[in-house]
Amino acid sequence: MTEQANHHLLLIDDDFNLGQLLKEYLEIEGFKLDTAHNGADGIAKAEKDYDLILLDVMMPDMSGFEVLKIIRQKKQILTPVLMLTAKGDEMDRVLGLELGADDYLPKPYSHRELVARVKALIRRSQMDMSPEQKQIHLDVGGIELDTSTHSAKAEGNILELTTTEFKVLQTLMIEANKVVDKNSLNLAALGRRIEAYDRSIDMHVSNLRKKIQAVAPDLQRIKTIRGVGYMFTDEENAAEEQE
Amino acid sequence: MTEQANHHLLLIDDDFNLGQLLKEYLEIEGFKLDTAHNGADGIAKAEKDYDLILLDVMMPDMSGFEVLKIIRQKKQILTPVLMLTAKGDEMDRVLGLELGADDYLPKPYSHRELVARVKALIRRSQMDMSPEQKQIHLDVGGIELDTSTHSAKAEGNILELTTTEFKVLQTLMIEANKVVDKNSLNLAALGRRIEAYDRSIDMHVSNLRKKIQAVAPDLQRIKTIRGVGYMFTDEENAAEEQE
DNA sequence: AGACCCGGTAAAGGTTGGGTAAACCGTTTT
DNA sequence: AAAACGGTTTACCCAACCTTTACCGGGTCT
Repeated sequence: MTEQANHHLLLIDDDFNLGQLLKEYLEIEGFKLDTAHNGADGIAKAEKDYDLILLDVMMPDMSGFEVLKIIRQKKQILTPVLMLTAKGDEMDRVLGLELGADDYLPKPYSHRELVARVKALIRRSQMDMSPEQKQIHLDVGGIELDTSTHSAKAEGNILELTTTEFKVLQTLMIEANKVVDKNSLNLAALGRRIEAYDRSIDMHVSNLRKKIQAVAPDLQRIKTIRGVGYMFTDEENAAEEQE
Repeated sequence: MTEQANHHLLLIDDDFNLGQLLKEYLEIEGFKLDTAHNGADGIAKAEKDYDLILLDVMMPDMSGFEVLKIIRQKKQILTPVLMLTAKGDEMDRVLGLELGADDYLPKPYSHRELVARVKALIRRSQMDMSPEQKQIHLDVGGIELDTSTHSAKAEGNILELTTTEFKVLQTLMIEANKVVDKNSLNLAALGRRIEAYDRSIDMHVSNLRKKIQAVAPDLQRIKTIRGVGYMFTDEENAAEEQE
């Protein structure tokens, strides 16, 4: 399934039918969509923390531009806004962009295009969100990991990891010696919440362990905390500490 | 911790509204922002010692390029300049870089993105690591590249590269042994963000590899990091190094 | 002990990112 | 105007990768 990690969108549009339609399409894609059918309501709802706002330019009570302006003034500076407008009106576009819209979609648009843009914007905003998270170098208990080179080593031997495995390892190492519950790990590594019967993360951990062990047979750093999650452990793996 | 140590920015842009908006959210981020609403004023104010200058390409009295040129002539060669350009204008980008802009941001940009880039530039300039451009001669792992002659060689053999291919190679080589994510590469080489279903950069990489290999069959320096981007690798490509 | 739950993992299945040829298109050159 | 050139888009394909399924074993609860 094309899970969108439960991204939460807000649609501000007076057209009720269109709203229903979009809702359906976007929910098929795994987004959650709230709707506001007039500017005032939209502004109110925009206080909440959405991942993206879809804003129609033409509405009866107030124009999309006014709405946008107010939303931006209300400290919702960071939420991406995608403006929907009736005609390929260049003026609209320029105006919208200068007021801080992040993208602009002229009607008529295909659902496919809408979805593509929504995804693109969300991806972009999430990338921007982690500015400092870029350069990480971790070196714990014989395992090294470096985000800039996207490489990992166990006792000096290069680990050929997939991106997901890399993220799993990174997440666990950042929280070294602390338990990371399965849901958080899933979220961090796969970008979505864990679902019923979802064994995906277990598989990745399994594969990760396998790869580490193929290269450093004595290193057993990833410990299972039954019923909770996993933990990257520092201590020599002294099988079980009795105490 | 979001304190930006009172970095002082100058925005040169004729659009008053946009200026206000930018001012607001950059100040939220802890920057101080002065504004100039035309080229002449901008040049005058740029005499002062700002940490960074934001410069709009399109202004009524004179183009951003002229402004940039004059600022650079006036000994303000060290202040980083971030150019704000209209969407995906290739000419703008090339011209800007040749005149010594340090980065450029195509509209539409998210506020997040702007802030991220401003921070990145300031950080970079404080480390006094100039990012791109200037007279660069690179020689890494059997491949040579020289911006002043705009020529590149692989194991001594001249590579006939297009401008874009050259830029791609340059970008990757500057960041040798580090992953360059697709979006950054796109931005650096093509001057615009990557869009949904945008395969352009892949094609350039593909062509570049082809040209290198035509001349030096053993050199496989450009590595793909699936789901992330590309990396120029130093090490002998020796597929997998064992033990 | 029996029933249940959770996690390990092999194998199968499904999805997708990226390589690349070729068509397309706007510019520049001849 | 034709040809050349370079960038972009389209389309197809495959291997890499992620997810699901299924089975198993050990731990835990009653």
